[in-house]
Amino acid sequence: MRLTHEQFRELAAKHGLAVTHQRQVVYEAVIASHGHYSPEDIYAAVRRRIPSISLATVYNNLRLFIECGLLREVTPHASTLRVDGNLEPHHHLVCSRCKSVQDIEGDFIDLKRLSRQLPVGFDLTQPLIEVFGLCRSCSAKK
Amino acid sequence: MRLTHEQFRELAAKHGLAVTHQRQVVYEAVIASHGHYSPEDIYAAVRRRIPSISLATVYNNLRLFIECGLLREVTPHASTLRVDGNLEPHHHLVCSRCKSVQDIEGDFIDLKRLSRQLPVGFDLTQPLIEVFGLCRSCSAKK
DNA sequence: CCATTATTTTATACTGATTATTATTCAATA
DNA sequence: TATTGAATAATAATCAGTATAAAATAATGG
Ligand SMILES: [Mn+2]
Ligand SMILES: [Mn+2]
Ligand SMILES: [Zn+2]
Ligand SMILES: [Zn+2]
Repeated sequence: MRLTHEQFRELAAKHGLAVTHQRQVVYEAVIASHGHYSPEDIYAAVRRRIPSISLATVYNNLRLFIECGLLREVTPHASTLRVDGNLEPHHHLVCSRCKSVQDIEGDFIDLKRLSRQLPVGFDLTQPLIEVFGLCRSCSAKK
Repeated sequence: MRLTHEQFRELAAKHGLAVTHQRQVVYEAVIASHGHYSPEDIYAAVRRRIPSISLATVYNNLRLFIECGLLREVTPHASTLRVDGNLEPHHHLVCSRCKSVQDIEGDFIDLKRLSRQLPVGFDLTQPLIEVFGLCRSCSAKK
């Protein structure tokens, strides 16, 4: 499942990125991981192939890849804690760009289908959903 | 919409919390905010009524209220960035306790109903959903 | 109401994740 | 191959949040 240098070269060209050895190895480490890992995890994996690489380079390139759409960010939230005093069951709409949160109501989840897809043991007693998209002002800007 | 001292006293008793002035004011600030605010935001609001309050007290009490179920946490994610190399459209199951992330597939979203509930201008071009619950090992422990 | 004890608050130090800075090295390209 | 702009590495700085310990306050029993 490892990309050849040629394949990465094409991807980079498509997005206007310079091809560096570090970039290639960082990208391949994420693709090979098949999971949802942190920059530190990726750093540890990449260091096995490039012991001299800097953690900052891993961060820089992960951010770059996310911006270009080569990778997906799994935690597209505000980076700080947010609290909600509204205990009525309700879901949230989160803006992927500005991280704002709005309430959303309504039964738009097919619980039957969802349950069918759940791995065994996963407890969904009170399902809480977040839907990501772009809020009004962010989609207007873009 | 402000709680009386008597009402907060009851809530605290129900959860075995000592009643302090700081606690009452922090709680009321969240309830009065009608939004999804950060500890710093709450701190700023509370300082208007208790100028000498410490930021640590705000953090302590917000955490306490979340644990007791008096407040809901809006950002129940791992506190560090996570990346995903899988660009196929798919959703995520997130464990509210250990923050692990699993992929989940399947059409369990009623897009018609969801669209009906969306505020105007919200761009849901490629809907990404996160479903929160307890993973197998965390629900077993509990 | 007062004294005792447990809890809470404050002030401050500390940690971990991430970003900024800058000198050096490297990739693109002519 | 030489030039030049971009990327990297090393390191300092920042920011959110947590830990610690002394001082203040709340709960409890007389
Ligand atoms: Mn809400
Ligand atoms: Mn995934
Ligand atoms: Zn937005
Ligand atoms: Zn878990």
